[in-house]
Amino acid sequence: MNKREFKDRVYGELARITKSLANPHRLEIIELLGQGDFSVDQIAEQTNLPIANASQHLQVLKNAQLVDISRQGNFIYYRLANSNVFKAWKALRELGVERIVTIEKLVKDFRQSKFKFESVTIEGLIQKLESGKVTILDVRPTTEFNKGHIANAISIPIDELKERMSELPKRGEIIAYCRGPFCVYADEAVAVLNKAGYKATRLEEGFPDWSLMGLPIEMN
Amino acid sequence: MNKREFKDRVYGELARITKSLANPHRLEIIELLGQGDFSVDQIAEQTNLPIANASQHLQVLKNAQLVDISRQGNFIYYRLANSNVFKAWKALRELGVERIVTIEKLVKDFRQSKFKFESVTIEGLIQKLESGKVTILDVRPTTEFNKGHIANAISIPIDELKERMSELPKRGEIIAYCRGPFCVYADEAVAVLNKAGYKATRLEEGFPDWSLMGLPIEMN
DNA sequence: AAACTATTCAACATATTTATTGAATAGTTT
DNA sequence: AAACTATTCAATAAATATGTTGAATAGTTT
Repeated sequence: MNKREFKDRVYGELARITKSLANPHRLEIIELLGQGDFSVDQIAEQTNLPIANASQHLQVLKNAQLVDISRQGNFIYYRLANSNVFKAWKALRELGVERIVTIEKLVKDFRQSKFKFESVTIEGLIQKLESGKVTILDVRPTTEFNKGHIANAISIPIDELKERMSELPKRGEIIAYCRGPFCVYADEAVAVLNKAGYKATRLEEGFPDWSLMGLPIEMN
Repeated sequence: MNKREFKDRVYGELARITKSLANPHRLEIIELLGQGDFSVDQIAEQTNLPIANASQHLQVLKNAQLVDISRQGNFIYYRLANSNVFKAWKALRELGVERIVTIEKLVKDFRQSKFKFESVTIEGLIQKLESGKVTILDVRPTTEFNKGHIANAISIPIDELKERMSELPKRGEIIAYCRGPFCVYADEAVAVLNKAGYKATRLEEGFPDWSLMGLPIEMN
């Protein structure tokens, strides 16, 4: 094998793995799987895809060895093969948000049109935690909270927030978070809370980002 | 715009940028541009592509806003738009090397069949630098060395190494580096040096990786 | 202004990717 | 063993990506 042949094969393999990521639905699936494992059913529902279609995209990811599966009862659960997969997605996401003005604008416009408020980054949250009264609120579905969440976070799924709001302390600031920067649950939560007189802000990133940084997490 | 529409557009844009990376030639171009700026001519030559073909791939990268251009005389020089581009490539590269057994095997086999020696990572090099007599050798073409190199490195392009070997100290260890983990110049250098009685090892990563870590660099 | 040069464009053929549909499969539960 | 269920497969049509060729362009140098 000569030099050129070697390079062609290496870059060919790397392009193959990159191609397996290069599809909107598959990126959304990767982001979802950052929360933990999901059945094909659940993935199809969360991403608004026909089941056969979701299954095909999952095959692509499986062939690229980016996801693993395990069976439980009738269901097959998919999960990210390891943290490098999420790291690559995160790098692409950050590249996109920083490079493509359209994306930043989309996110900003969408949030401001419906809600109208600021957000705080993980770094900002850490500072707030050191110096003030902060309640961390996880508004993802309970199953995802149970698979892993920010240490000391309170779980109130977005669907139940209106009824259960009283469980939250009235004084101090509430930081709501969900799956990631493109997840809207936290935005909705902040809107509801602010309207009810709480001081609430959304966390820019999601649980997987927090976890990847080696910050304290809990499971149960 | 509803939630689904918002997501479709965001993930659509992110997939667009990912697709622009998802091609073997374009990945190779990104890696090359990690060394600095190059003309279409030079890029085509380095990647063994017909010029028109290289130009087309560069258009794709430019449309995705991953590269910028500037004109100097008759030539148009392309460069990475910013460090996030290299970061994304690095994340994909590491995902590939770790996930796809084929790649690791390819690299290992190729090196061992032609050469037969160990390599050291950036972390390892830092340790060696603290505790011993180490000469860092940059075997890339002089133009690339001048655009930026590891602090205190000596420049001897691979083509000139055999004649200029005497410029290197006989005692202590020599660490040779080049463009990146898939660049073969450093392998060739180590082979030549070891044969001539030097104690030489290759650096696993390349100059851009070193630079990205914020480690000391020089230009001139 | 003419000649030159590096780069880009346009047009085509081929290969790959994607969504959709309905049928097949593999495993589980009854 | 039969019925059931979640998932996968297969086949098709449409859309997109890629390499190749030769011509066009935009800028520079003479």
